[in-house]
Amino acid sequence: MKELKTIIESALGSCKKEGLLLLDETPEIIFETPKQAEHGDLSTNVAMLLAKAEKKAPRKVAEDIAAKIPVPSAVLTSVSVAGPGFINFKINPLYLLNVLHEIYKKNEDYGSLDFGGGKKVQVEFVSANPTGPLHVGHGRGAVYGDSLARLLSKAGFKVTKEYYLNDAGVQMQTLGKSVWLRMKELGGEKVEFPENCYQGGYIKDIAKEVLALRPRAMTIESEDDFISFCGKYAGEKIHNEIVKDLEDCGVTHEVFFYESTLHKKGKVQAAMEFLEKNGDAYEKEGAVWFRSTKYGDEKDRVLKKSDGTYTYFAADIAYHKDKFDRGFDKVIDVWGADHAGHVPRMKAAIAAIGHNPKDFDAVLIQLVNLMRGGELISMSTRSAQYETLRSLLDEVGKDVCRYFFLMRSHEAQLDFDIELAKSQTMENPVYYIQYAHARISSVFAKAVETGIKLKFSNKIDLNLLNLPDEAQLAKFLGEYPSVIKESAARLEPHRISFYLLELARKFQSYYTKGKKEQAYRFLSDNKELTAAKCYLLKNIQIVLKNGLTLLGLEAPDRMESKDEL
RNA sequence: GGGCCCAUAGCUCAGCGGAUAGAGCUCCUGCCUUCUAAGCAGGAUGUCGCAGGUUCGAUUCCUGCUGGGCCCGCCA
Repeated sequence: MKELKTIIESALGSCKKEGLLLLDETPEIIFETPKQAEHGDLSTNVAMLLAKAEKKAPRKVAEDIAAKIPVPSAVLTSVSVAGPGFINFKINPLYLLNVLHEIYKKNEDYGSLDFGGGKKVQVEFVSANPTGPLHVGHGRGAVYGDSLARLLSKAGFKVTKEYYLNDAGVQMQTLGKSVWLRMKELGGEKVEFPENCYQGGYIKDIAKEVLALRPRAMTIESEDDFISFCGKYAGEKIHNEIVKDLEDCGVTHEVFFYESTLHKKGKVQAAMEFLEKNGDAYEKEGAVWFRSTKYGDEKDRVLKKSDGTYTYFAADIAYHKDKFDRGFDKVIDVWGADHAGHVPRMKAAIAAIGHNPKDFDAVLIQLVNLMRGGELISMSTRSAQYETLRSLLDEVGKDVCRYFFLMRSHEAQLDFDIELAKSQTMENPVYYIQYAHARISSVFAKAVETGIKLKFSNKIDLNLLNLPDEAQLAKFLGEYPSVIKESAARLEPHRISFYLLELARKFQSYYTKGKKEQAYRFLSDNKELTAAKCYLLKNIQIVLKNGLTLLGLEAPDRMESKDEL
C-alpha cells in the first residue's frame, strides 16, 4: 500500500501548509484491515497518534486529514472518519485486483522479500545426540526449524541449516557399553544392566547386528577398544536412522557438525584461552570457570571439570565461536523448552567471545503432549507406543505431522491428538487447505475436459472480476508478503498456517456461491469472463502452493478419496 | 526459593496497543441435476485468570498475585 501511504503523506502536507496541523513530528503511518468489513478495506490511526501533540480532538484531526484526500481516485473509492478517530478507506476494486498480475508474474517467487538483506543466518536445530531414535518433541523442533529456515530464506536471508552432533564425551561411551552389555546377554551371560545405560529395545537390535558382524571380536579385542567400537557403530547407525526419519518428515540439513572436530582441531582449548586472556575464565577448586555473571548470568559456570575434561558447555562455546567465525551475521538455535535455563549462560558466552548477544537467538520449543482420543499418552515409559517420531509418521503421515507441529505457536505447549490428526475434518485443517488447492486444479481439469483453453496472461481484463468476493480475495492475496515479513521477523512460521487456512476458507466460500448463482460460476460460455475467473483461481493456487511449500507440505492436484484412506 | 513459558467461548486455539474480541470442534436450522458436500450459509455461547499501573485507548505493555507446565549438576 505504498500509494496509499503517499496519499496520506500528501494530505498531511496540505494540512500543515494550511495551518490545520502543526506536524512537528511526522508520525508513522500504519494501515490495518478493520475487523468489521463495514469499516472499509483499510484504516489508519494516524489522527489518534497526532491528537495529543496537536492538542485537538482525534476526530477533528481525522476529519481535517480526510478532507484533504481526493476521492474517488485510481486507488480509493471513498474515505470516512469513524469511531474514536480512525480514517477508513474503501479501495478501488480494480486497484486491488492489480496484484494478480504481480502474483502471476512472480509465481513461486511471490512473497519473496529482501527483508533479510542477504544476511547470513544459521539455523541450528534437532541436534539430537545419536543415542536413540527421535521422539515427537524432536519432531516439533525439527519441523519448526526447517520451516523457519524456509521462511527466513523467503524473507531474504541467506540461510544455512545445521545439525550439531555430540559424538564426543561420555555419551558415546555409554552407548557402546549398552550395546556391549546386551551382546554379553545374547551370549548367555547374566548381566546387571545399569540404569544410566540406554534401555531401549533398539540397543538389543544393534547388539545382534554387531554380533553377526563380528562374532568373535568380543573375545579377541580389549574391552575398552570393543566398547568404543560398539559406540561408534551404534552412533553411526542411529544417526543414519535419525537422518532417515528427518527426511521422511521433509527435514534436511546442509551441515552436520561433529563436536569431535572441535576437540581435534583444538578449538575448545582455543576458546578457553580466548576467555582466559580476557579474564573471563578463572580457576577455582580445581576446575576452570567461566565468569558468566559478568554478562548477566546468575552464577558462574564450569568449563573444565576437576577431572581435566571439558564440560558440554565449554564445547558449546567453542562451537558458537566457530559459527560466528564462519561469518554468520545471525545465529539461531532451536532448543527444547527444557534447555531454557541455558539461554542466559549462552548469551553471556556470546558476549564474552566478542559478539552482540542480539545476533544470537535461542528459540525454545515447548513440549508436545501426545494424545489419543483425549487420553494423554505417557512419554516417559518405554512402553509408550507412540513415543518415537517414526511411529507417529507411520501413523499420520508427513503432511499431517508437519501441519500439527506448525499450527500452534512454538512457545505454547502442543496437544497432539493422534485421533484428531487422522480425522479428515476441520479439526485437521491440513486437508482443508490442500483441498482448496486440489479443487482449483479440478476446475482447470474440468475446463480442459469441456474444451476450454486456459491461457493465463497479464492481458486478462481484470475489470470482469466485478464481484465483491473477487476484489476481497485479491486484497487478501496482496497481504501475503506482509505475512511472510511478520512471520520471519518474529520467527513464527505458524502465522503462515493461519493465513493459508483463512485463504482456503475465503476460496471455499467463493467457490460454493457458484452452486447457487450463475455469476459465481467459474466456467461459462463467456470466454473472457471464464479466462478472468480462472486467472484469479490460478493466483489463489499460486499463493496456496507457495505457503504450503514454506510449511513443507504437498500441494496436491487431487485429493485421495476418503474411503481409500 | 529462583528463572522461563502458558492462562481468551463447553473443548482446542488465533489475535498481542485501537472501533461491537475471532476461528474450528460441539449444539441447532438450511443447502448436492450443474466447476470434488473432505464443502457452504445462518444461529447459540465470553467478568479475554485476579488486582493495580502506564495510555486519549489495554485481551494486547509494566508490576504483584493465583493456577498449570518446564528448568535450576564439575550431565549431556
